[in-house]
Amino acid sequence: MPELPEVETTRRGLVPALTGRPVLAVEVLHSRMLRRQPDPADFVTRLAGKVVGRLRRRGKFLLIEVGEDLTWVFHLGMSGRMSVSDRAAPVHIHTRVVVQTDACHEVRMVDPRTFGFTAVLTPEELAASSIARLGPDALTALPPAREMASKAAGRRVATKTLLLDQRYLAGLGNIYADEVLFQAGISGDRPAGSLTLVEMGAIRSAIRRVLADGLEHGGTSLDDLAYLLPDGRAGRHLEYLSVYGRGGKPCRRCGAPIVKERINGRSSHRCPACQA
DNA sequence: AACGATCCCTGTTGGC
DNA sequence: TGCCAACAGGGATCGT
Repeated sequence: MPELPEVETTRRGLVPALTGRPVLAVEVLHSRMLRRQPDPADFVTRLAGKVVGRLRRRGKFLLIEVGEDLTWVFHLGMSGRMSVSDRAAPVHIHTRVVVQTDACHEVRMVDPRTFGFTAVLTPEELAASSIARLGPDALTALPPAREMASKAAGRRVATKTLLLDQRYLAGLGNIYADEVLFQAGISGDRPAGSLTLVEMGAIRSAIRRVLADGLEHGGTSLDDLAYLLPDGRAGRHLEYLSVYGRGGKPCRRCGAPIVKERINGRSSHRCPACQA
């Protein structure tokens, strides 16, 4: 699942293939990818001939500057990934968008389950989109614990649900939220408003550590269907996960069986002994 | 306003 | 062994 470490790894892998290059051609193989484009007909015409500027990221959104003031948005959803491929290389069956910026290479968006999307937005469209309502980036703009706690005050929603709320904090998904809560020693079903400042500090520290570790390993690749780096390699973080996907297995810290449960419809994993 | 439920998708998994 | 229901989940939207 592409979460912040996977999207940041993807961003870094795309920089050499895209930055400063002209958009020679764009091909949309699945129109569902354009469902967040206010007028889908704008997508290709806005990109044609434009030069790609900086590649930015906010939470799980990849934001690419194109032309004078347009923003090319990518979200990888649940099963999306980007690849930098030789144009002669076989095209994966689930390729949805192809971008040619070079005589012999192209950038491909592959997304079997099509939860991902892309769009080219004007400043006004960007300001009106959910991207403008994202919370601070969990990697580059993590607020002080006091601020995180004040925004959680009075909230009865589960702590995990709040961590997954991209308006509260942008970047955590189901895997890293479970890992953060384990590292912090807190059960995800605790009402967010019940956390003490010390506990919120532990969550904040855990976010920094978990995201840094995930990024260092190039993200988490779960299986063949999931995320891969733009060069086709798998992320190496899977074997470092403490709880996610480890239901019934012994806790790496204390040996107690990891519990798998549901929190607001999301599969969740925790150690009943290490987390309170 | 806050919160939970539902929907969109399709490859994989697990039970019978 | 083969079939099929259940499952996975980010974000938008809707109902309470």
